[in-house]
Amino acid sequence: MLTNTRLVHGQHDHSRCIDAALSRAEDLCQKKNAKLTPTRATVLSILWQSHRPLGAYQVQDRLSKIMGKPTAPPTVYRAIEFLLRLGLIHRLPSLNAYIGCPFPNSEHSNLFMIFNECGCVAEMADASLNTLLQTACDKTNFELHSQNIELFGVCPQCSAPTINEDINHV
Amino acid sequence: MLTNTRLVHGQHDHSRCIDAALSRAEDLCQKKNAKLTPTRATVLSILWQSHRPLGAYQVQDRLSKIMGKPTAPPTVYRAIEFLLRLGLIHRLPSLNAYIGCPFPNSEHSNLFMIFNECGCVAEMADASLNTLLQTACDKTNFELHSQNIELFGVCPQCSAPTINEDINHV
DNA sequence: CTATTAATGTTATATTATAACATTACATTA
DNA sequence: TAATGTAATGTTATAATATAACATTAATAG
Repeated sequence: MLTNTRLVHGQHDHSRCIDAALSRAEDLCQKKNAKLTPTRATVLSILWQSHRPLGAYQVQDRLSKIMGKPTAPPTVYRAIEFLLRLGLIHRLPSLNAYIGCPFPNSEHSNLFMIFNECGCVAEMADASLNTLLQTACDKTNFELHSQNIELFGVCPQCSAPTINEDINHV
Repeated sequence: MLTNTRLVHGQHDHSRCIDAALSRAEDLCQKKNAKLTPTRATVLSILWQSHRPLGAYQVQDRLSKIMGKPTAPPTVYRAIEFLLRLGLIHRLPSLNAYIGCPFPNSEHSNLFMIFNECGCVAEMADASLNTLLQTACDKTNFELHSQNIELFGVCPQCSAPTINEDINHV
């Protein structure tokens, strides 16, 4: 089971998350002959500012600030589309929001744990789960192409009483 | 494993699906002291016209026709909200669309098989899957409240070659 | 009957996303 | 280098989805 749960929950040096994400992105783009332009890289870094997903228009606001000039929705959506295609970010349909992918290279389950209280999202990849899903699909002759699994609930920090109340998740 | 896959795929007397859904809704409303008003019942029946999910504005169009007068979005969204709360319909976030629930009484997984070709959707409930998900959540101390699982792929009818090409799924 | 609540009607608008076309940047090669 | 093609971005407008806010009507309880 692969997950970034610990990072999302716990205190950590988040700048390393951002750096790692950007460096992974550069590698992947090189490998795939795709261009990580300034706009695209900036959008990616914006989506890595925290472990909370952002809506496209939140991204737009921040992008405009960083670029020092107004940007229009298509600019944002194009960058998002690019990053989605490369698997560098995910869309969370139930939130209309986007988040950086913590392990873009690995096969994964597109399984998200959405923390209702703090708004953070952790991702998880679980082989046995995928197997079980595949089995269920086979049973009904359903040819599975892709999936989106969103789990909603409360993270350990938020469900813990009082003492943690002032913790600010990144 | 509980699923309405067979019905969705195969030829069947669909009016019985509709009737059953409405009658289940009446029962449930009686039990829960909720009012299945004409608007709500009509919206439910619209969402049961086929095994394809409909967007809110598609529902609006049909509702207006049936009612013989224009209806506004809030009317539709209110009915949808009511039906969602009772578990009589589901929202498919990745499609921004709504579909009747085939087994509103049972515990279920909110697991949907979305057929990319024909646009139909089947639902599935699988205890072992739920168990596995719960286990995964426990491992990371994630307190699971609810879930949305969307599987995308091709149904047996559509993946079968030529001979079935003219089949019209309901 | 009337007070209260639930449901619906109505108008306006927020939010998310895309279409369509113009322009610019960049690489290729004639 | 100029000509060409392609990818990326800019720009304007608008589509599609959803909700806020307030008015009106219907149903129900006291």
